[in-house]
Amino acid sequence: MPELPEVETVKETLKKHILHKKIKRVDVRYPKIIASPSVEEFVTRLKNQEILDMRRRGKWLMFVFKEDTLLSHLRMEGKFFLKEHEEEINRHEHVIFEFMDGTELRYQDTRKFGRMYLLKSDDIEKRKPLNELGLEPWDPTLTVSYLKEKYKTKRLPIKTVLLDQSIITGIGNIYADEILFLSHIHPLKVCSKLTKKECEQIIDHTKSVLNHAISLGGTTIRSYESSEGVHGRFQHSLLVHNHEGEACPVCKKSIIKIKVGGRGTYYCPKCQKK
DNA sequence: GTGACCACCTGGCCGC
DNA sequence: TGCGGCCAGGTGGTCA
Repeated sequence: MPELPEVETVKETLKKHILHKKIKRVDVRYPKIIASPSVEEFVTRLKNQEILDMRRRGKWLMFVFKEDTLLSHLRMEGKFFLKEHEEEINRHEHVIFEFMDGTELRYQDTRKFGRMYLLKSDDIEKRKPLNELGLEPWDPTLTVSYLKEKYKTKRLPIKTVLLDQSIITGIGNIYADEILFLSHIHPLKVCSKLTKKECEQIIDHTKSVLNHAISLGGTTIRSYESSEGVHGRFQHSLLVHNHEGEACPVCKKSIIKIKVGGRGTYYCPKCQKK
């Protein structure tokens, strides 16, 4: 499931291969992927446009053109593959960007959860959906006082709030578990009761976990892989996520799995006390 | 404003 | 072997 490190990996991989390619034609085979504008307008506006840059904001992948920017959210299982025009289209490839040079960028999404927006590039940060995002983990304004302010009215478990993209953007279920483990915070701890020290730990470990994951190309769990079919290696560095019943790497107590806000959550009952 | 719940989707897994 | 049911989870919408 692509989170910030996986999207960053996809962005960097695509950047090497599709920058300055010009779109000849776009084929939308599953219309619901296109959230805005209409499919007809989406296809028309992208024709003859050149990809000038690739960016990322939170979990959103951004294809920058001269006047427009294409936002793509991979959600659970979205992937991009660069293929030749002659290659057979499989049933999970829902949006196909055909380039002038005969290659194609294909958006594959088994579960069809991914969404794309085509927006005017000017003031894009002020437009939906980017205007609803919180701070990037490396934003200098992500401070203890920022978190304390955001958390002070939240009575939800910290695990749930870490997944709230309007506070810190880019954290998903896997990394939330890892961040809380390293911060020695119980996933069910009520957010408004976090101390300054705990907020500081969350900020520090958010950065370190995501940096480490990016350096290893993200995490490959279940069906996620980046473009080119590249598998991330961070799953070998996961300390608690997906390790139910195994020994905690610190105290050797058995890792427990619970549900928090409907999400599978892994933690060590000894290292992470409420 | 806040929080709980559900729908969107399909493939993998498990039990019968 | 085949079938049904459950689970995985990011996000947006609805409702209390």
